[in-house]
Amino acid sequence: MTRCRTPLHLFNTLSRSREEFHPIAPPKVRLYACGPTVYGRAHIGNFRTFLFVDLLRRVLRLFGFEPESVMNYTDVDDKTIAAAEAASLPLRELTRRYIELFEEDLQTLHILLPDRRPKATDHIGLMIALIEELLRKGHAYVGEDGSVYFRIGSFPDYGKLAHLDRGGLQPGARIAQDEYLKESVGDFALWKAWKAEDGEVGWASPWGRGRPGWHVECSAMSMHYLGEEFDIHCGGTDLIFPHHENEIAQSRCATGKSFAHFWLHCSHMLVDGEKMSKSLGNVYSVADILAQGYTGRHLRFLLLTAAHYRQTLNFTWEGLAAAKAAVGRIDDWLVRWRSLPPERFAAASSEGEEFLTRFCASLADDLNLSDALGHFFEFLRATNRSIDLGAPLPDLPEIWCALDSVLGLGEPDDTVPPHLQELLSRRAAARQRRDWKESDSLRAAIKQEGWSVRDTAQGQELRRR
RNA sequence: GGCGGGGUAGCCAAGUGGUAAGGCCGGGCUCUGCAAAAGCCCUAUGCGUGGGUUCAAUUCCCACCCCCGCCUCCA
Repeated sequence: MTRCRTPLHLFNTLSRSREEFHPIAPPKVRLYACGPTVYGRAHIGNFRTFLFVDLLRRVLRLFGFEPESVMNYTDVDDKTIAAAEAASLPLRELTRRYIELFEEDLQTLHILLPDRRPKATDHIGLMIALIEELLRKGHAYVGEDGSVYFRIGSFPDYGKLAHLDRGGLQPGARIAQDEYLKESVGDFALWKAWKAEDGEVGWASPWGRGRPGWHVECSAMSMHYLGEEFDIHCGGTDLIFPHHENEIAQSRCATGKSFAHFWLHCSHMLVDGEKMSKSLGNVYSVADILAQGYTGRHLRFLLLTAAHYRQTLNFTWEGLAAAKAAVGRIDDWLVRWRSLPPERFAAASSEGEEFLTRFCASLADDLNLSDALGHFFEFLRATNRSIDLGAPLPDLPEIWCALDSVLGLGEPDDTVPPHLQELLSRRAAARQRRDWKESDSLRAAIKQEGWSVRDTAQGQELRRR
């Protein structure tokens, strides 16, 4: 659905500025997002980033583009190996389980499944080929232990994305002891030689048994599925350095091409003003949110709208309650106009067109959803007013379709359980007799179940609360 | 130390050189048997602090104070 014709502007980390977005081969947009490392349940901070990628894809569609998206699963690294060992499971089995949980959570949050979701372990051959190319061109070298390292000194642009000076890369506390094998501290592993801790995990390579380094998987898979040059590469801000910096170095050195044209990064989240950490006990999963009586739609709305994607978002339960209330208001509006006869929706309405124009203009400004939502709520109030007055309405079904193609809220979950249906009919009977006392006590009973009942000209209406 | 992000009403948040969108919460009114929903009205002479530029600054400049992130494998 192409509803937006304005030029789309996106903030490119490469230039640190907003740029007008033009894909390489319109209307196709080839997009790569760094996916999760599947060693445990993903937390809501992870999902903020995936929600951002989802928003981007949805906006691209609304602007007439045809995004083709790829998101990888990192299913082999120190953490996955350690987790498999701890669970006494084969690596493959452990990662399969967490991928399953992750995809369930995506569904809960109405995140569109990326078109392709390649696993690192299914593409070892591609990675080996890429490493061989880098070796051939002198951008990599084999260490004494059979590990292969990328030589950052061979790539003059190293550090451009992160705005880091190569000379400023000093050995830090986190440098492992085996790092003396490298020519320079900034050099990073393309291939890691097998160690005892790796157990069963390992693949044969020209340099002996081992496994790929982290960065190389994204280079290999993104270029394999999207080409040596593609449109957008995104992920969380933390990935700018070193992950994306290293991806750029590997990919450009291997191919001589420019790799991704746009780099988009989503800022991190805090919980109650503090960084999420296991010790603070503030690392929440989607399941934790659902357990508190919220739905995926509430969390989606909060994570998407509480702050612009390049702004730190502070998660609080109070904020989630506010998001729930806002979603409830949208739902009420939705249910309200949907009950109206079709002739109430005027075919031509400048009101509707004006709203969509504003909505698009906001999104075109680097996905300014807060601003876009401001327009939406003004529109919502205006249409509610029209309904009150019995005035003609814009083509709400069509406008909502465009709107929700971005918001992704979908339908409220208001299927009435049978036992409530029973209370409802008893209440209807009581109301017939004008037995207000009975009517009110039944309303209280229904409220106990987490629903609210309202009396309209058409009879009773139930809403989940 | 280097690089970067931020401080706007009770909470969240957009934004602009010309006098502060929107959401949540709260209050009043209309409607209702009562509610709910909806609508209307109210809720920052003010945008971290102090200077400066300007006819005019929250928006530009300077200084200062706070908060946060990254700087080798964390979305």
